[in-house]
Amino acid sequence: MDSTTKPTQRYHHGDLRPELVRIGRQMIEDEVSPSFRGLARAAKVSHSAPQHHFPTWGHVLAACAADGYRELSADLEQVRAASGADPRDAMFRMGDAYLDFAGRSPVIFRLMFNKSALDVRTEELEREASAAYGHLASAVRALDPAMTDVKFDTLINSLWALIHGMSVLHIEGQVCISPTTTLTTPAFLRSGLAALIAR
Amino acid sequence: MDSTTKPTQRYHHGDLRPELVRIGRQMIEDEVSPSFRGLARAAKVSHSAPQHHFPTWGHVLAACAADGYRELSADLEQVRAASGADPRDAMFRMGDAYLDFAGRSPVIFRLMFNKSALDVRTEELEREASAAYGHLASAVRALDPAMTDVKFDTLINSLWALIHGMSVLHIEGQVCISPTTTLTTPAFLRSGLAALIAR
DNA sequence: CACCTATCCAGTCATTGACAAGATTCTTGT
DNA sequence: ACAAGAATCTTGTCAATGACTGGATAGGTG
Repeated sequence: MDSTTKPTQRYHHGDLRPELVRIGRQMIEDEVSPSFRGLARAAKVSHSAPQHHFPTWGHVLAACAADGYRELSADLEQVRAASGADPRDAMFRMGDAYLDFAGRSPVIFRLMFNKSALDVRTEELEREASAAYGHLASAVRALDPAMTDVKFDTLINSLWALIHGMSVLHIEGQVCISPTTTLTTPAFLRSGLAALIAR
Repeated sequence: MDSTTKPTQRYHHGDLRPELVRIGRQMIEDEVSPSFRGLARAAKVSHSAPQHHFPTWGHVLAACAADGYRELSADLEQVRAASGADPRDAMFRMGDAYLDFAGRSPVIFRLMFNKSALDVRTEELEREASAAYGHLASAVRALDPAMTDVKFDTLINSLWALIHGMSVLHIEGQVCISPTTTLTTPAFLRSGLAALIAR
């Protein structure tokens, strides 16, 4: 056969795991009732091939969620690098990035913050989640490097709660916008963040 | 047989639907991988009996979520009745009640705000969800009956986002509390609400 | 009493997740 | 180079599930 123009069907896929995560994220995002066998079909491997990389379907979800955290972390880090010296401005931009990520990948976003669905807690998942949290924490700390623990806790909890809550309202289509109002979701978020920081 | 002391096994259950919702909520809350047939077993009826009350398993979820919204609405209404004339105080108490509900029924709470899991949107679900939102909206309006639409939108979105976000952090065990901090989740929420209202 | 409809049961089918055993390829030590 | 073993993938199988069908039973209405 002509094995140079068309790669002959190999017995081994070669790099299946990352592809499974990629396809898995796509399936989850597209809400095509995700299943182990459906994933195998999409990757054009046998129905039990994925089991060699993920013990259960829960591990696939965990890997996809970890991938989501990785993407969120990258977004936050990029925003942080792009923003100037003003820590308040950096915080605003982080809120925008958080909101953007949720709007871009709502289903993965819901999965990432749903311990019921994420019953499998892999080391990778915990690590990526902590990394994302770390970006937020250092941005909060930068608002006032000398603040007390109580102040820090109050700030990070309320800021994160507002950002996360606004993201949820956003992707669930439950942000209230009256006919006469011209403001948008990011504006509501920024206004709230400013009030919390100024406190 | 003695049909007076022990009710003989009836062919018809008599009042199956509400019992299915009750058992369903329990199963969902207990995370015992919820299934149509498991529900039937728990209710001691045939494996297909629930289908006569709920076309698909998604309809069971919708009914359970609607039940959750009903409970949340009752909590909010009770708090509203119990609080005095100060609308700010009423808002604080509503936040507490919201937080309480999430902590009491975390799995149902996650379900209620997860459009991915709640793929079936019944009329009952939309109605109960709107009712719960209504309680929050009127409480926000009471903060200043003369406020503009922009002000109202800004307030309700940020307040709800903060309350909801804090509830999520709470049930996911991600509220940050440093060793030296003595504050609790409700305190963080109240502090944030005060800042948003005062704006 | 006859009929009708709501409710419930038993049976069936394709699909699923998990497991087991065998086939193929890669890797590592010598 | 090459054999041994590990890693990867396949086929086969099993109980369990959701959805569907047709039939049995109960309550209500005339």
